[in-house]
Amino acid sequence: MVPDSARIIFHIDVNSAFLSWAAVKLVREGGQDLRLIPSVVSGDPSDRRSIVTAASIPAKRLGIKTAEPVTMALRKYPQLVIVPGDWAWYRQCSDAFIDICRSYSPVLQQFSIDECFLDMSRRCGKEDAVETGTRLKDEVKTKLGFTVNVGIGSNKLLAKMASDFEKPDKVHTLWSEEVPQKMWPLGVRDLLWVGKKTEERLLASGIRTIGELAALGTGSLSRMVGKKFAEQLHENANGRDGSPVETAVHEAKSYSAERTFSRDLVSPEELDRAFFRVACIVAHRIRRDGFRASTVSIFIKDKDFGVIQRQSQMEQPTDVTAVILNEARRLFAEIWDGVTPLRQVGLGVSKLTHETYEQMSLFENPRMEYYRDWDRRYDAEKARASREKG
DNA sequence: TCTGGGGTCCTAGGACCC
DNA sequence: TCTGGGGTCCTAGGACCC
Repeated sequence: MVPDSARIIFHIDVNSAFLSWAAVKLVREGGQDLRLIPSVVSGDPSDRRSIVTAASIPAKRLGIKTAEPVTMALRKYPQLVIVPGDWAWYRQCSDAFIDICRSYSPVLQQFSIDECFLDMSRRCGKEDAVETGTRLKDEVKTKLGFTVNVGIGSNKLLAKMASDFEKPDKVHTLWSEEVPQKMWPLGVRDLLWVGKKTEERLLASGIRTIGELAALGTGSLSRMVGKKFAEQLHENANGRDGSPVETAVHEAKSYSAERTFSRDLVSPEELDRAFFRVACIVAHRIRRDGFRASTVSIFIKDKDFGVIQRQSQMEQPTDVTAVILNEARRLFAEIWDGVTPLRQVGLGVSKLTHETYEQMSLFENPRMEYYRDWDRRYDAEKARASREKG
């Protein structure tokens, strides 16, 4: 393994991605710049269950946070400008952004729609890393009209931590030797992989900063969070991360879809319709990507966010909507008491294969050909709709 | 105020086999 | 009556990420 001292990793992160991308489009059309005013991207604000997907910096200054209910954001600032999401446009912005990043190094790992890692070890030196990062950031801004943060570090963890420092439109370094000064004073929650629950456990033991976490032996940490996670946290808190920038695009391991209702549902017909819809979506997506799935799982969520899930293995992998739906219905009957109102249901598939081989079954459902034909028509309709849109 | 949607990985217990 | 150890697979649930 290449030692951290010899690696130069960039992490590039689009500032308030969805909000910035929506702003770029609006500005091009002659509208106002959403980034300069309190604004958010969110679902329908009249639906009490809609949440904020992305918030502008002026909105964040008013205390509006990503993932909070939009009704709550409106209470904080009634003049808040709200725009809906536009996935096709986000996809275009993301692709253009990734293309520019890739021109700086082919060793690129896309981490999400708005983030990537670059291994720059053979592309620049430590002395000109900031200059190179600044060039990249400015090129994105000039050509695409939105800003990014570039984090530069000795490994992926440090690069990612660095890109999260002051925003927007900034380049920061976090080299191994800067860890005590720049990372250890931060609160534990700022460390990657430390979420709400882990933070609570650490605080309960008096561990407040990443530095205190780094100094903790793995023995006592294991008792709090489990052995494997403890080892990782210990390494990360000390600024170590040996993971490489993975260029291979790995295939999905599962697909899922879920629906939250605008009011809790008890009607079996309405719930069945919801399962039908999510089954159509999931099955269509695996067919589109050439998969068949062996495992079907469903979950239901009640008003208190209590979740019950069930999964089951099918005898043969399938991509037929009706087969997946049938399995989901069977599982649903096992876990729902028929009276508890549900706020959300979901359906997922996993154990995916590209196998086309199909075992001939003597008991093959005679309606199977009809089901497949139904799916073909569904897919054709989807394809037509997406062509019209794009 | 009242909490979306889509993923990944880990853990712990039970079943089952040798 | 009390009772092994290891391995694998499966399931439900939990935690994290964007």
